[in-house]
Amino acid sequence: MPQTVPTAAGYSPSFDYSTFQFDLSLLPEDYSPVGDQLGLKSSQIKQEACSPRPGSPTIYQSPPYQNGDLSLSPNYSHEGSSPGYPTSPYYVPRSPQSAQFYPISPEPSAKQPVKREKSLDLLAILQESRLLAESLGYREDSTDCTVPCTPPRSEEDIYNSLDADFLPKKEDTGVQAHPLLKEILFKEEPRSVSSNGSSSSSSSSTSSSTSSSPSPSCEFESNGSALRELLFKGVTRKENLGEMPDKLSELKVERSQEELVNPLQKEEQLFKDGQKSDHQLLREVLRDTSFQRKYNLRPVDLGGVGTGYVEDMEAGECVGDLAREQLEPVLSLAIQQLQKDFDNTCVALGIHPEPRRWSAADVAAWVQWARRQLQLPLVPLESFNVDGATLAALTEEEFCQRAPQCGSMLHAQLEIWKAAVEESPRNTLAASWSPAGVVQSPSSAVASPTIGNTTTTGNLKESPCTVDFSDDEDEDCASGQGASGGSAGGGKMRNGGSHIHLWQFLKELLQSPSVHGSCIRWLDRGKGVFKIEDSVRVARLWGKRKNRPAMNYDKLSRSIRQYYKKGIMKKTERSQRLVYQFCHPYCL
DNA sequence: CACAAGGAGTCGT
DNA sequence: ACGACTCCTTGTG
Repeated sequence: MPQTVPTAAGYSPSFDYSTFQFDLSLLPEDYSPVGDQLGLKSSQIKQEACSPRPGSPTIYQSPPYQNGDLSLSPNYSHEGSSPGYPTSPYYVPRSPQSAQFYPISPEPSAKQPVKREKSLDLLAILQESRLLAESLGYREDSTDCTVPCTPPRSEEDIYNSLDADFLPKKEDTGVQAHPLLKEILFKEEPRSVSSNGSSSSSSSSTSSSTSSSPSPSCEFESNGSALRELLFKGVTRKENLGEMPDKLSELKVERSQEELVNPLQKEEQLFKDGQKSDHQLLREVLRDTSFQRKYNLRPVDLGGVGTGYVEDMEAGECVGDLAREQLEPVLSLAIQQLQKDFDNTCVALGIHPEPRRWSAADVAAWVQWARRQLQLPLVPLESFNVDGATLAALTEEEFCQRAPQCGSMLHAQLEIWKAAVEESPRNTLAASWSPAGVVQSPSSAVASPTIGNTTTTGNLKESPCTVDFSDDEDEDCASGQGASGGSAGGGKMRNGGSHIHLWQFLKELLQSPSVHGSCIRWLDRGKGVFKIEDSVRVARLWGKRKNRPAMNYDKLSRSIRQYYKKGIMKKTERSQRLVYQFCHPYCL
């Protein structure tokens, strides 16, 4: 099994499409919510969690969701208008794999109404993925240390693959690149059609279609229904779908004007008058419905509860097979990418994928990670001095009590995390993870990052070995530590640690400043900036570890530079000799 | 001269 | 297939 080190944004050469399968288990029906109060349902959170990674940070504008900016790629022009089909909730074309969970679009030949089949909230999934990626540290500000758990290579592959599959290649010129996925993930669709699938809705097309300014909420409102409830819970919760159009029109006109002025203010205004503004993260995730029409994703009536059920759909509303074929890989990519994101975050943080198995230290690590990724205000860590089981059982209100400023965000993030992890049968990391952080899988590809776990967790799980090995024995000790994951788990690394990654090895050295401080040291631990003081010696140590007597700094630095493309390291803001910088979360 | 940067081939897993 | 190693050229300070 190949070594699976997350790669950086935008450089990946290839993506293995063949591995994708639509993971139905990601869309469970029996999810037991934690803190499910008004509006936000855990099942929806789960669906949202199964979402793709959004844009490459250097290419796409990611709205700073934290401050409520709803701008979603305003410069990206919409093209193509799919044949009219009902809008509103979210329809996913049926496929052999996914049919049981998707509202079935009856084939012309089979004119039987489909009743109460569970639908997949595509919009939620795709949108959530974008913000989730940001929450995972993926920002367009590529100069910052923001390449996280997410393997950017895969992300880029998604884009490349999508382009290759669905659209002619375009020049990779900033926002012009990867139009399709961008369209799916970011662009708002100004027009919408009525929910009964028979005719286009004129009410929703006027304000937004004529404006290039971002107005995702308009589109959202025009689609109404469950998402509306989700995002504006309490405001429209009692509205059923049939009542929507009028109120939506009013709201839309009023809001669209505000949006032209200041989306942020509009957002705030919408939620004032006593309306809760919690679930901010998820709300912002669920704004864009543009891809529905573009890819023949027919919304379905989610019903008054907004659970994604469809009732009595009429025959003849089938979606083209081509659209299905196109959507499937998109969703598969999205889900797989998200799963990979979480896996990699677990690796980087050195925590078990399953939150309920977290120790108090794991919880602290996760909270710190979430705070950083979500750019949350100060989180009182002492309020979260609980184990994972306790944390997972906390309701949103309890989160808010413990962290008044950002409890809701943290709670939402944890819900997403839990949904993604728990519902992923392919989560081999969770399956193979041991409490000591030792991956028991014989696969070196899994075991390798585990080394990073113990090292990256640093003070949380630091092995005595890391602070205690001498110069010439350090490789042995370090390799032993790497192999054992900092515990007595015995060597999991084959060949006496030869499988260790260079970046892991460097972090090992960096974690023993008393021993190796003379040859490599942190310049800015928080940012992951370090300096190689003695290139010859570091290269020698590395060559010793890898049993490469001919290793020198030239080769070592070449390997380090390879990490630029993989998103493990990056060039420092100001180029300095022998100074490198880990990308987040590798610097943790 | 040391180092950065990156292309390209090779090798081991 | 992938990560790492190796060799190479070019450029910079």
